Amino acid sequence: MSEVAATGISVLLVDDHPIVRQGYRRVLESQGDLHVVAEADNAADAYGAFKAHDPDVVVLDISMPGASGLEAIRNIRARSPRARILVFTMHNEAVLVKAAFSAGASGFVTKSSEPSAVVSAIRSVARGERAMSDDIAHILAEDSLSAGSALDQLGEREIEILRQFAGGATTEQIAAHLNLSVKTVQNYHYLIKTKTGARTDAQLVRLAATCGLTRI
Amino acid sequence: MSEVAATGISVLLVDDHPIVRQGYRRVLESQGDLHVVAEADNAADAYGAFKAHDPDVVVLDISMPGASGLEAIRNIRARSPRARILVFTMHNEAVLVKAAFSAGASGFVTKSSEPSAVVSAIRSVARGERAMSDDIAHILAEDSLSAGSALDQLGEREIEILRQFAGGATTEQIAAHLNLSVKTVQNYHYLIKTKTGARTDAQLVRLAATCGLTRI
DNA sequence: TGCAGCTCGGGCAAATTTCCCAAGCCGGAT
DNA sequence: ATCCGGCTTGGGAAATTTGCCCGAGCTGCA
Repeated sequence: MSEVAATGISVLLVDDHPIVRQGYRRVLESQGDLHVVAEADNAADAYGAFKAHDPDVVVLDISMPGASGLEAIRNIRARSPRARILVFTMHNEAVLVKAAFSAGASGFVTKSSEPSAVVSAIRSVARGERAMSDDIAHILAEDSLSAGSALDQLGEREIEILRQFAGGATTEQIAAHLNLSVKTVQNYHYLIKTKTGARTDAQLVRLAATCGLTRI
Repeated sequence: MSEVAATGISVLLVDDHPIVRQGYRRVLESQGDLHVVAEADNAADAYGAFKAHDPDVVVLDISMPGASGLEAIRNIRARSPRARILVFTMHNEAVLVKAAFSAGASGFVTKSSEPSAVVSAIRSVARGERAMSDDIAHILAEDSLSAGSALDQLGEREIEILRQFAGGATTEQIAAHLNLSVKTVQNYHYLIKTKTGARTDAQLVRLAATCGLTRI
């Protein structure tokens, strides 16, 4: 990794849209010091490409079909802890950002960012620094005023209720199934939302899905 | 339009992600005959850019904040019926494709397509032909055979609201994006639930995901 | 011309969400 | 032993949303 300064930064691009990859490749390579050494269009291939090319930075869109991008991050980091992964996606929900970082990402940049911001984020990540775009920093800052992390902050009961809820069960069904009062389930529902930072039931479902709690 | 062969094809790029536009621009311009004469990052600016530059083809991503891309299509076509619009998006649901064509699009290409397919679609559209990528043709074909999914009962507005809702947007955000009152969005929310038979927001999100309306 | 369907929103009772609070339980720290 | 903190379980009350009904404007179509 110390040869970065001499040889430039090698990049693995992971995105499920060919033209998008193609475009990124051109934007990055026009920088001179960035070289796209491989591409992958799904989470499963990402690790294989990583192993084969040992890139300095993985630029990865977490909204892909198939295995979640979060799993791809965990996958790569589990076997190559020194991997640098920059998440690059259109999503900007605090829960997702936190989940990505706790899965082992080094940076998080939205597609709304200027190209220059993306490029400098790649360089930062290659240097081993943490990087995120301004909008993400804003969202995290606001979110963190009340603290609360992602799924691992949830207790046993909360996880169970979230799973059933995200699976499509009504409050009454959950209460009946777990032998709780409706009120208690409602309270858990609220608690889970505040703990995860989800502002909407839909965000909750998405969180559960991206964390592998439910399959859709 | 007959000077296309002599001067190449001028293109207006409409997409809300700067790097994505940047990338497309490079991919298209590397073709030699395609020239990106303007860009826009929202539906509102799209018509202004169209009027100012009179491009041969508008390449447009319909999943943008602000006015829906479908409205942008109608907007442009209403005032310039000879405009050629190629929808270029990650979405691939039959309902959306049909809506786009009936709004006046000349072509529909998914981001999963190979760059060469996108480029040739642009050339086809510039010649006044209809164009769509293979996956879209497949989906339309299957759709016309099958009884139709739960989403077929929904109108355009309902689809748009469902997409944003399932994507994690709050009622207020949707109302602001689409310039509707909160009450209207709430009514649509309710209507969508009754039409699709979903008893829970979570079920709605799952439905949207399984129908390909949203990616998780 | 008239019907049908989409879009947009008001109204209002019923339900849910949002917070705040309390109590019992349990594990760990002092 | 005792206390602290976190989990689980629920009550209460205000704020908001939902569920459902309604009407009006518009468009396309017969």
